[in-house]
This record gives sequence, C-alpha cells and structure tokens, in this order.
Amino acid sequence: MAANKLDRSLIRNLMIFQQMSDEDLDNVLAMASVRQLPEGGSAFTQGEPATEFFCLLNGRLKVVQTTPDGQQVVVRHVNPGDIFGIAKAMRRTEYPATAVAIVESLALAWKSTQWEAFIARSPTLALNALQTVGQRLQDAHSRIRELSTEEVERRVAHAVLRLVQQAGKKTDEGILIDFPVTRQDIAEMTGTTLHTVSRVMTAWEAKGLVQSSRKKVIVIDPHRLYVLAEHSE
Amino acid sequence: MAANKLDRSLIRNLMIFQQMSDEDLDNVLAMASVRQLPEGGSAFTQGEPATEFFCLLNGRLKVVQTTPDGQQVVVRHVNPGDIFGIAKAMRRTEYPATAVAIVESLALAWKSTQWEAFIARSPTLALNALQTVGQRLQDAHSRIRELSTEEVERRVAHAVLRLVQQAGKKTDEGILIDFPVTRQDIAEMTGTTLHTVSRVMTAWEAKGLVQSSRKKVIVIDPHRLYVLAEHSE
DNA sequence: CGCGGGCTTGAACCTCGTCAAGAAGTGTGG
DNA sequence: CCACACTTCTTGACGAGGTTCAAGCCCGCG
Repeated sequence: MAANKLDRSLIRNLMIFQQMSDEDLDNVLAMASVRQLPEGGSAFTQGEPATEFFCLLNGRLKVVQTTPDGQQVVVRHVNPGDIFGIAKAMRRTEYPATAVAIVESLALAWKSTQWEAFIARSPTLALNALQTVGQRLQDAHSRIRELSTEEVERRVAHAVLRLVQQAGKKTDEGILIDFPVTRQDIAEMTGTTLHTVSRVMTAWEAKGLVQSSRKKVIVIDPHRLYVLAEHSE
Repeated sequence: MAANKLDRSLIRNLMIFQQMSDEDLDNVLAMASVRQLPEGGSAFTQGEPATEFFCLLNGRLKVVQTTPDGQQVVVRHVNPGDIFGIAKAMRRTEYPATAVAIVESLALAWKSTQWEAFIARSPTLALNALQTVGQRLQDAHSRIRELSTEEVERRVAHAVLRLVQQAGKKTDEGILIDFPVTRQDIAEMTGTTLHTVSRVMTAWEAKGLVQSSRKKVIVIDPHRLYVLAEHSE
C-alpha cells in the first residue's frame, strides 16, 4: 500500500525519529508502507527472514517466542509509537520471535535494506535506536532478575504493574488494562501457569487489590500492589 | 594512566572497532586510559554515575545485579575484546549493575562524554554498537525463555555450555572453563541455589559428563551435555 | 440455546529450596 | 611446617510452593 498521503505528524513525536528534519521525515515516510493487522494476525514470524521493520501507529502487539516443544513466552509488548522487528538492524538475518496483534492494529513497514540508508541520512537515528535497544536490554535484565529471585506472586504483580504502565487507562472503578489479557497471557509473561495466575488473582480480588473478569483486568489499588511487588513481605 | 604507547593492534580486530581507519583508531586510543583490576576488584558499581565505558583487553569479568535484599544475579560475563559499561551510550545516567573481575584483568577506559565524539568521527561505530547490544538482547531473551520454561538441570546445562563457548580451553581431560567458577556462580547464572547445582553436577560427574572440583569445571562430553540441555527428555 | 474459550478450584504429586552438619581444600600466621 | 580459620563443596532430611491432572462453571457469541 502506498503511503504518499501520510503526514509527518504521525511520526514527528516518536522517540526514534527525534531530531530529524522535516525533509528527512518526509523521505522516511515516502519509503514506508502501511500494514493493517487483524486481531491475531502477525507482522512477522519467528524464524522467517527479516525483510522488514516496523513502527506501530495504533493497536497493540505481543512479541512471542515459541520453544521447540510448543511452550510460549511473551518477550515484550509493542505499544503505539514503538519500533519493532529491527532484527536486521542488529545484523540478524531472521526474526527471533513472532509479533502477534492483540487487537486490530496499524503499523508502518519499511524494507530492512533501507535501514542503512536511514542511518546515512540521519546519524542520530542510530543513537536513538541504540537507546531504544538499550532500554529493552535493561528491561530484559530486570525480568531475568525477577525470574531468578522472586516468587510467582511478586512476578505476577510486576507483570500487571508493567501492563498498567504501558496500557493503563483510568476508569471510575480503577485502572483498566486497555486491551484483552488472559490468565494464559500473564502466565507467559511470568513463567508460570494460568492456574497459578488464576489463584493469585482471585486472592488479590478478595483483598480488593484488583478486579478482573474474562480477558479483563482492573487494578483497584496500584499502591498496595506495588508494595507487594517490591517489599518481599 | 596515560596510554600513548598503546598499539592499534590491540583493538584493530575488535568487533566494535571494525571498519575504522588507522587514524581514527589512533585517536580513539589516545583518549583511552588503562585500568588494571585485581581479582575481586570492580570496574564500576551498580547505582553509581556512569562516567566511563570500557573495553576488556584480557582477564575476565562478571556483571552482577544485586537485589535490595542482597541476592545476586549474574547478568553476563565479559570476555577479552568485549566492550562494557556502555550505560551512558544508552542514555542511562547510572550503571545498572556491578562489573567484578573474576581474575586479574586489564581494560581500556574512556570518559562517557567521549562517546558522542567517537560516533561523530565514525558513524559505523554506532551500528556496531547496535549490533553488539542487539546480540545481548537476544541472549537475554534466551535466558528469559530458559528461566520461564526449563527445569533446573537443563538451565545449568545451558549455563555450562555457554561458559564452554566463552572460555572453553581444550585439555587432554576435556574442555576446561578457563577461569574460576564456583557452584554459587553457576547458581547465580541460573536462578537456583548452590546446593541444587552441586547435586546436579555430582550426578553428571557420576555419568561421566563433566569432572569438577573446587572452582574448576571440565566438560568431558559436550555433546551429551548438549543433548541434555536441548532435548527435554 | 448450545457450544467453546476462558476461568476457577480441588487434590495429588514433585521439584527444588531450606535447614543442618560436616568434609575437603586453601590460605595465613606463628 | 603445622595449626587454625575460612571458603567451597557435599549430602541428607524435610516441607513449601507450584505444576499437573481433573472436573466443572461461567460468560459471550453464533
């Protein structure tokens, strides 16, 4: 799909394109195509050649790694404004994971081969990308620390708080996670089973920390949840 | 310590400095200082301002995160040729972890403020850094997947194989990990306890997979260990 | 209204962490 | 060179936390 009617304002405020001139932005946009993803559709698939990279305009994705025996791990979530699928920029030839749309989503797509051209045009782009990837590395290390040292309840608390951070939406009942989340999803974020997540969350519900139903999570008392996540007791 | 007698060949072959001209290399070296680290000494400490970044010339470091309650997690190992402490390049103001010398080590150090100058001089440096950080991100995701889905024995197997990869040295008994490794270290790499690691490794020893003693690990049968790490059965 | 995907809950089981004690190396000072 | 202290490693017993297995419920949708 051609993209000649895209406006600069779409990407003007994105972290990654910070400090680029209007002209450069227009050039970048001219090379982009638009990709619409239905719920459940994937932008790219684990193991396939990394031919494109993306920037999410709206919607929400999860990036999933599947083990040989079929278990799934949610590596991270992609929020509007994030770039993703930049495997090729790290000189990997294949995507290491699959990006699945949680809700109907819209993304810009560029050919991987254009990455170098972008950099040449605007060197700060590389620095911005480095910062982005650096942040993700920090996040990954945090999760490693959590998985290594914390028990399930605290890990789930951290996961939910992270969701609040990324997609929290104030309502009069509390803070709603603004896209469908199943127990299974949370299990895949925390390295546990949907059963355990269910037990943990019903306990929280009894204590008035959260309120949840099918694919829906509302955090009633973020502060107490935070205390539970941090202070081990 | 001044470094005007450093030779280009020191860093000519390092991944990160690939494709730089001799002149640029000399410039980079001119700004470097040399840092010697005794065993147990640290190049930088978690939480302190990120004033420098480094490149390991020889020796071996581990990068450790400490939780508020004092538990430690080994984030990664630094091998000769690796750059480390590049927090500032990712626009973080503080080091997120501590780098401890496992054996006496020698590193080059630069002021963090010089990073931008380096990039300006040689833009490919940013791309190389991006690749390096990208690789680390992949590794981190692998560990997350392992911690989420695998049982202790397989995680320990993976950790040992990773050590072999990084510091394996052929001897007539088998492949020796070329620096001191305690059960505790392996526990901190795999999110378990030294007790469990000890049990696992004595079992392996009985099966003829490895041979180990105080701070020493020799892998006798890497292939069978690999099978154990991959094939869940 | 019935079907299916998601959620809950109990009970049995099992891995692994915790507690405890001691053995085997390593280093240090007299 | 020996004695003592310290660190590392081993091993057993026990129990808690979490997974697995199984059954059934609930809600939303066709």
